[in-house]
Amino acid sequence: MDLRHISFRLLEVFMSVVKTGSISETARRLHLTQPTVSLQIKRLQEAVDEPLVIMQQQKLHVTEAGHELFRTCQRVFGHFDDYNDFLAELKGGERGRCKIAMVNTAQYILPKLLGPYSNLHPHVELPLEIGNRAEVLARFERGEDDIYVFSHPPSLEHAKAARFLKNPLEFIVPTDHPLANQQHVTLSELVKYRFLLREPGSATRMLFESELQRRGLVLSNSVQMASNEAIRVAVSSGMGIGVLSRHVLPIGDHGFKVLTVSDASLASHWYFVIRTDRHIAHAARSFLTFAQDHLEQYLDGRWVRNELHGLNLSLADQQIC
Amino acid sequence: MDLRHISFRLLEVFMSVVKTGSISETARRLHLTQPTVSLQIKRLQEAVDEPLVIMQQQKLHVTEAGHELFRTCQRVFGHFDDYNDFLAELKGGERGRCKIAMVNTAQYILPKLLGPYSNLHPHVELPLEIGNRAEVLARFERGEDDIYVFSHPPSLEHAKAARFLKNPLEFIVPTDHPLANQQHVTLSELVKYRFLLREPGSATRMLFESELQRRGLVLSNSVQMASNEAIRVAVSSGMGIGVLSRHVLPIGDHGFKVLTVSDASLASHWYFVIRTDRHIAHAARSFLTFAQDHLEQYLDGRWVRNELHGLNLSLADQQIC
DNA sequence: GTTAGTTATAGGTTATTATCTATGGGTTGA
DNA sequence: TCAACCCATAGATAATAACCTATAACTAAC
Repeated sequence: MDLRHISFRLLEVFMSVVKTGSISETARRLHLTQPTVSLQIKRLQEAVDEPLVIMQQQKLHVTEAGHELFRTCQRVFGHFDDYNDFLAELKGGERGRCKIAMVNTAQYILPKLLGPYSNLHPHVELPLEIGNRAEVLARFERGEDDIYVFSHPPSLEHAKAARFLKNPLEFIVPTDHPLANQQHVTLSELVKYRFLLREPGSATRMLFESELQRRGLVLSNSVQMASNEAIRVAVSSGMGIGVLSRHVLPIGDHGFKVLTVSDASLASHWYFVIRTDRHIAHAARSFLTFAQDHLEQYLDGRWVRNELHGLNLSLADQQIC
Repeated sequence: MDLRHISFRLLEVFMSVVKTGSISETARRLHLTQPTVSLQIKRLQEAVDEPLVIMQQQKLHVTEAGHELFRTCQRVFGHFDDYNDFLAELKGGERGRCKIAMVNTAQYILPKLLGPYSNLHPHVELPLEIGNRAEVLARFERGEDDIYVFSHPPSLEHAKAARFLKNPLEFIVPTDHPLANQQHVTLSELVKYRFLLREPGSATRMLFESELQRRGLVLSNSVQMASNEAIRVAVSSGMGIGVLSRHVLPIGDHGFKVLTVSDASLASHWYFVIRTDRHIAHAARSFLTFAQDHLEQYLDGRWVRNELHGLNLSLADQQIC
C-alpha cells in the first residue's frame, strides 16, 4: 500500500462513499460530479491494490478491505479533529507557553499580573526568567523568550516596547541615620554619605548616576551589592544609604526610613518589550492583551502608565501576515 | 487547518524533520534536496496556519503546534501500519471470507475439505450456502458467492470450472426387494419398478434420465422426492428403487441394498466453479490451492479427479491484472 | 577571514491531481 | 418499452505538487 500520494481529501471522499453507499450521492453531497468520485475511488483502490467497494446487483458493496480502511479513516480523522481542537486553543491563547524574561526589580510586581492571568488561562505555561539587565539583554538578542521586561528598553531596530508602570526610586536610610528624621533633604546633602548600589549596568544605578552627572554631583563613597535584598538588609544594619525601586520596598517599618528628597524625583518606567522579527506566540499576545485590560486592576493605580494599546495594535496588524 | 491537500508524503517529511531536527539531514535521508524539504515544511505550515518549527540560534526548534502534530502523525501512521498488516493477511488468504454455494449432494463431502482448511486458516470466514441446482445456479448468476460446487457445471461464458471428484450413482433397493439378491441386474430390468427420484433439475436425475433416453428406456412409475434423505428412508421402507450419489450413502447396512447393474455405470463429477468476470477473493484462491494440494489426503482417493491445476493457474494469471 | 555547514528564496520543469463534459451500458420500475 | 437511475470510461484542461538547480544569507569553527 502506497500512502505517499494519498491526500486526506481522497479519504474523505471514500468515507462518504462508504457512508452513503453510493457514488452519485457522494458526488451530490460533496459538490462533485459522479465521474470524479468514481475516479477517486479507483485511484484509492490502486494505491491499496485491493478492491474497496464492488458493485453487486446494482448495489455498492463494501469489501472487507474497504470496511477496515473505513474504520482506519475514522480513527485517523478523529486524531486530526483532536489536533484541530488543540490548535484552536493554542491560537486562542488558551494553551501554549509564554516565556517571559525580566530584570530583577520587576520580579516583585509582575507576579501581580501573572497570577490572575494564569488563573484565567490554566493551560498556558508561563516560564519566567529573571536576571540583571545584561543577562536579559543577552536573552533578548538571542530571542530566547516571548516577552521581556526592562526599565530602559533596548533601542534595537526589531524591538517594540511599551511602558506599563512607573518605577519611582526612593532613598532609604537606617533609622538611626543623621538624615532619618529630617523633613526635607537635598541631593547634594546625600552624596556625602556612603551609598549602597547595584552593579553599573542596572537601570536603577544608571538612572541615579545620570541624575548625579546632570547635577554635577559625585558620590564620595559607594559599595556595590549584587541584589536589592542585600541592599535593603545592609541599609537596615546601618551600612549606608540605598537607592531602590519603590516597588521593592516592603510596606511598613523594616529597619529603614524612606527619605523625602525635595530636589530630586527620580523615576524610570518598566516596559514590555517584544521582538518584531519573530513569530509571536499566541499566548504572548493573549497575555499582553490581558495586561492592557487589567493593569489598573491588579497594580497600584498611582504608578500605572498603560501604553500597551499601541503595542497590541501593531501585533494585531502583524497577525494578518 | 485544511487537510484536503495534505498528502501522507508531506507528513512523512515533517516527521523526519522533527526526528532529525534538521532540514538538510532529512533531505539526505529521504533522497531529496534541501530546498524541497524546506518548501514542504513551509506548505505544511501554511495548511496548519501555524509555525511548526522555528530557527532559533541556528538550531531547528519544534513549536508546541509542531510537537502535537508530530504526536498526531505517529498515531495516524500507527493506524495505517495496522491496516497494512490487515491487508497483508487478507492478501495472503489468512483473513477474509470465502463464500461457497453448493448443491445438496455436495454437502456430504465438502466439509471433509473445509474442516482441515478452516483449522489451518482460523481467521477465514467460510459461510456455506446449500441449495438445489436451480438455487445455486441463481446465486451464480447474481454472483453472490466466491465458489460454487456443481455436478454439471453451467456452461456460461464467464465461468471457469474444474472437476475434483467423481460422483458415481448407485441404485438402491429395499432389502426385501425381488432384485436385492440378484447377482447381475440390467437397466432394462430395473425400469419396470417404481423409482424414487429428486426433482427434474437435479444433476442426479438429469444424468439418469439422459442415460435412459440414450437406451430408449422409459420408467414405468416414478415418485418425486425433495431430498436425498427422504429417498433413502423411502427406499428402506420399501417404496421403490432409489438412485443416489455414492457419497450420500452411509457405510454399512441401513435397510437397503446397493445393486450391481452390469450394463450401466452412471457417474457425474463435482466441479468447483468460479466466475471469471469478478474479483476473486484472496481467501477463495487460497482455498482452491489448498484443495488442489490436499484432495487426495482428505477425500476417498478412488473418486478424486484432481483437475484444479488449470483453474488455479488461470487464477494466478488473473491476479496480475 | 575563509571554509563548511546551515536554512531560505527564486525560477523553472515535469508529473500528477482534480476537476469537468460527454457518452455508453446496465437495471429497475412504470 | 421507455424513462430514470445507477456506475464506468474517455478525453480534455487548469491547477498544483513535487521536484530540481542556482544562489543568497547567515553562523560557527578553524
